[in-house]
Amino acid sequence: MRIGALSALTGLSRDTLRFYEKQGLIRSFPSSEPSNTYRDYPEDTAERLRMITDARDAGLSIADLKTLLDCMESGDLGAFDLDAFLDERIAQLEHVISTAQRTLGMLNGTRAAIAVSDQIHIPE
Amino acid sequence: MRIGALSALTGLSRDTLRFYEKQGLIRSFPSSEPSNTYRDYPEDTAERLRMITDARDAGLSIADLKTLLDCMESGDLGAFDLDAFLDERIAQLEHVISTAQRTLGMLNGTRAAIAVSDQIHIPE
DNA sequence: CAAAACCATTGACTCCACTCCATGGTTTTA
DNA sequence: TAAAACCATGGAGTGGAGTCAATGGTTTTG
Repeated sequence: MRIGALSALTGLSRDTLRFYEKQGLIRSFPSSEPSNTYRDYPEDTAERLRMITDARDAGLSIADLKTLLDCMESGDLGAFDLDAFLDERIAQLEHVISTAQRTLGMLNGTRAAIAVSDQIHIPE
Repeated sequence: MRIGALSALTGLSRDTLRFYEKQGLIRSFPSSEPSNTYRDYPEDTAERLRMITDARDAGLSIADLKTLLDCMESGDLGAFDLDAFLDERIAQLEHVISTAQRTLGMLNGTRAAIAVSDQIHIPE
């Protein structure tokens, strides 16, 4: 699959895809025809990008994501404490979830307050 | 309360506090003694900063946060659609929560896989 | 009272994650 | 087959959110 198709499929810009590839989050083959230098992405790249987008949206950095993806592919990588790393990232994500939930509660409270003040200002 | 105390209380650096003040997220009085130019923060600033930190950690931008805090204080502000704004921020936070949960699932799966491969490599 | 600790301001700097641009080659399409 | 659409590379630029450093006042402390 060429970069334009992948871009259309994922909603990520070509530039972002090339950027992610340079960062090592995704990979491509050189084009099968040697007449051009177009990238050729494996079919499962879109799926991989869905994981990447989720993780990015959840607040994981590209560097951490690369570490994780590398580990997921090759079992482990070097003598580095993957278990501890996973624990940290998991804690980070749980922290995000709880702060998001608290903030959500705050916003719902604000909306309720606005509704009440509307009630007062626009009685019927 | 002076900036150092507030910093100790919240874990945010003095620089960050001054930065947040410049961005309009928090406010201070000029010092009661006119001999110095120290900021004097109201007592409830720490509480306010806890909300701010939660919201920032959850992914809200400073600009959005300012809009929200301004609205929460003054009912509404101008002829701008606060309700729609709230809906968008709420959707954003819900999105963060769901992507974080999916990513969390992925990481737990990874940890399980590692555990299994350890089981194989280090049988007893 | 002197040193240490605290505070202010201004402006430069860093880091991250893109995003844009210029230039030039290849494919597709009307 | 020419224009339009697609692709590549390299490097510069952007925006958000801090962070740091220099300089110079004020307070606290031993």
